[in-house]
Amino acid sequence: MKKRSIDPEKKIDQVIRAARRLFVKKGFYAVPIPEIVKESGVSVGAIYLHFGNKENLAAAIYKKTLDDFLEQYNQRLLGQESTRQKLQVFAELVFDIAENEPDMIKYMLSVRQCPHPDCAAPLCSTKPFQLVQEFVAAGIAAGEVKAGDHLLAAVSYTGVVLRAVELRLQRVLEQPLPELAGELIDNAWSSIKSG
Amino acid sequence: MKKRSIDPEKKIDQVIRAARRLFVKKGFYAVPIPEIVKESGVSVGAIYLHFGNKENLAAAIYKKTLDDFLEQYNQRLLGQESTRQKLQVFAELVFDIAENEPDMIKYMLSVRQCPHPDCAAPLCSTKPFQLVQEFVAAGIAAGEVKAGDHLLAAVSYTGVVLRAVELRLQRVLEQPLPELAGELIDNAWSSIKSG
DNA sequence: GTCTATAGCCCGATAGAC
DNA sequence: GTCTATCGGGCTATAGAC
Repeated sequence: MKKRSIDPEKKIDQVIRAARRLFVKKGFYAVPIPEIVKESGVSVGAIYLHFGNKENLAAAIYKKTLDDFLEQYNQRLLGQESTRQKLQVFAELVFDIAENEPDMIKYMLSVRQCPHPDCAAPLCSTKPFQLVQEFVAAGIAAGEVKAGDHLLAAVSYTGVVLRAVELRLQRVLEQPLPELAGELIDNAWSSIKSG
Repeated sequence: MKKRSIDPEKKIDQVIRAARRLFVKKGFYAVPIPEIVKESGVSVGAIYLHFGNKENLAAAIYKKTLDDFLEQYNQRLLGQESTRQKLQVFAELVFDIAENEPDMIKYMLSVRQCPHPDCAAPLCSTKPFQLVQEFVAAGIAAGEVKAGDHLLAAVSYTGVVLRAVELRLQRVLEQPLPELAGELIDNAWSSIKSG
């Protein structure tokens, strides 16, 4: 048994996690490759062999982060029927991740520094946020959400959620988000519900 | 009369405007000083004489941007009495600036890339956003805003506004924000109003 | 496939003429 | 006070041993 990372796939994962940690802490441009080498235990050569360049690495991190997020959202959606509930589990998921694996959310919010085209795409064009837009549109059709532009309604709901996350990540909000979730989700839903 | 910028203060202002334009377009780290020189018509030497280094320049841009924003907000506050109106003119101001001088808002939202301490302070700790928090707190006391944590209420209101701005700046929202203001401000207010 | 060593480039900041 | 020319440093990416 070798001392670490028998599996090349394990190495890639180590690089991704280490690089993400550093990118969210200091910013894409402020992290030199040698620092990722130190933090991950993987050599420069191996990193360039697998990712080609620094931008591709950032894009790979982004893809993996979004894939994980979508998978968790799909799990939590099982059994949820009403629009209100589908949006609520979205907010709860975002809040839980912000507390337990903040790098994921921080990366999603800060990756736009990187010039790679995959990183430049707006957050709302990603799969999980597209789902939210679809749920809101369906909610309008069903009369659960008040009439109006479904994109604006999605913007309002996610705006409340994401702004709360940002302030929590900056430690302006001192309590963990799951404790504040009740009030925040109530506010978010109030901004778009019908009646 | 010299060909340009008789006044040293005018030069500083040219540098600030040019650098802000470039920083929001490409990011702090992706803009080399020589590019600011080309864009502003002011030499490297003059820039370093007045600002000392690149980070201080970013901080000076931030201060000027926030000062301008606060001044405009104070003007619009004149004559507004209700909490609802004070928050509404905040949202309208943000929307107007996002359309007419987008660099101001973009800079406020993206300056945290720069490592200067003045740039790292959270947006909600700045004067205009502190004012919003105070108005919300007063609104709760007056019964206009529903009972609860005033910080969470301010987060919710500004969350709707800022998320809309972000999506408009990315051109996801295709109509100018002032045209969408009615619906958005209604959503934002619905998220926190009493009753 | 994986490493180390280094090439080559570009940036921020300064020195010194005017 | 303002300019141009340049230095030193640190970065990305590669070349070549193992």
